[in-house]
Amino acid sequence: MDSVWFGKPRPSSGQPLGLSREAIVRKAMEVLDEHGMQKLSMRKLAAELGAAPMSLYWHVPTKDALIELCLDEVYGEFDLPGPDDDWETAVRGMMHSLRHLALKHPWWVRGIGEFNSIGPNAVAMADSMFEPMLRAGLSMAAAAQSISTISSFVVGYAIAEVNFISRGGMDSPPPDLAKIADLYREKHPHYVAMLGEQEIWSLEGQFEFGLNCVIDGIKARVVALR
Amino acid sequence: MDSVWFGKPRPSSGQPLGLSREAIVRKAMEVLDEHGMQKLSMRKLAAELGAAPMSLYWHVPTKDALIELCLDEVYGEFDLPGPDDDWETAVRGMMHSLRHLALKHPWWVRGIGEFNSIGPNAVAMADSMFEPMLRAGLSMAAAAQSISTISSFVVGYAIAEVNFISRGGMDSPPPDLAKIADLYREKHPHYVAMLGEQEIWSLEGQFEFGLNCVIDGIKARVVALR
DNA sequence: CTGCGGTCTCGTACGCTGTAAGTTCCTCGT
DNA sequence: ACGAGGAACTTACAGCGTACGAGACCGCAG
Repeated sequence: MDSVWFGKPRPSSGQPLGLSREAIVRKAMEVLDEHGMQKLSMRKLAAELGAAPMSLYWHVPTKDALIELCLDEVYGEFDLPGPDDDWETAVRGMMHSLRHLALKHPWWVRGIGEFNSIGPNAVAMADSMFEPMLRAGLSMAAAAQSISTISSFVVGYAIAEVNFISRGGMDSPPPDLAKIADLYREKHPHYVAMLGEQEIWSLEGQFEFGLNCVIDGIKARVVALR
Repeated sequence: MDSVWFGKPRPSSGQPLGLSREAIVRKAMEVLDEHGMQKLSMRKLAAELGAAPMSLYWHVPTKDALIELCLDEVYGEFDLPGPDDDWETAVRGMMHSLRHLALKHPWWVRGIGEFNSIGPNAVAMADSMFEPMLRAGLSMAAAAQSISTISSFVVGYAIAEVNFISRGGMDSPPPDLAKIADLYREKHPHYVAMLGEQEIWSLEGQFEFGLNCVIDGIKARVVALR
């Protein structure tokens, strides 16, 4: 009786509706790229997919799991080095690729600190970093140390970079920094002086400088380690 | 009538109640150090301070602002270099101090990516990094590049480190990594081999290695830049 | 003594969140 | 024809940040 209240019992239900883990992850990535992690909510995501909130939970166990899937998806965009590249060009290429990922997906760099990166793509990336170094004759330990050092630099730099960009971009210096400069001019003159230096705001150049430093340092020590 | 319902109109109200911005920040730091940023909520924080949730908002405009205060508080624990230290020992000391802060306050390293670090203590730290380098004769640009490079490495490394520690600590390798090893043994042998290497799990040693690399690289290039 | 404006604390309420539990429907193999 | 199970939905709950407004308390002016 009640259930035949009118016509079809429920106007909206069980149609196929393209929901799938991949579709959800894809849409989630769009939201993340556009609005960042704070703004991602299961409910809004479901709405954008034309589904009810709880429908997502059939394909994904939890929100954190979904985020880990998204993080790993970004690792999947990593550019693997060519199989014949020598040690240094392989490393340089990988590190540029890493930075590129960070700039494309700021939420990703910010998030790698809060989640474990042990998805298949993350592991594949890590593995691929070893290949050229071992091929060049480094010991496992030396390769691990080198990789850890270089990618630590790149990740740290990328975090600072996306932070700086999201604060105001390339308008060297961004508007809100002007007030800060006034605030601290007397107490911390070096800092304020630095804010005024034009050349410093070349993020590209700074990255290259740092990468060169790190690679040089490693080259020098890696000989000792063989 | 109503207001004199019994005895004193309200059993709990307007007493002094040690609430203050400093007290709130102090307690918030305790919670953060113990449980991380995800677990910090204004309501629970208020409860721990014996106050009503909204009482905090007299002293602090918003939760994000409170977090920024806490972040800056950590910058305040930074060890300034001795005024007579030479370039290299000053930098080494500062970078060890930075790493120490990160290990003591994991939520802090994870959070610096999501908030602006322009509080007084953060600026003071940044400023103090320039001092020994300028004193050694570096140009502003060279000093900025060097500082950016070194501290990028330290922050990136520290993030990896707190991640690794929170995943299972020093039990080289942590338990859940055993399963991962099995999962990926065939597809990514280098990665799995790395997990098995004992010596890699010396985080202290890896940090020192990386720091040496970066400093060496900088020393070599800084001559060119003067 | 009365009134008043500042400082601080609190109660209520709104809109939002992640998700546990249970329900309904569709499709398919038998 | 019918049961099984995959997929989507509904309802509900506990928790969150915080806007708004109502007091409570204090010291000071009249």
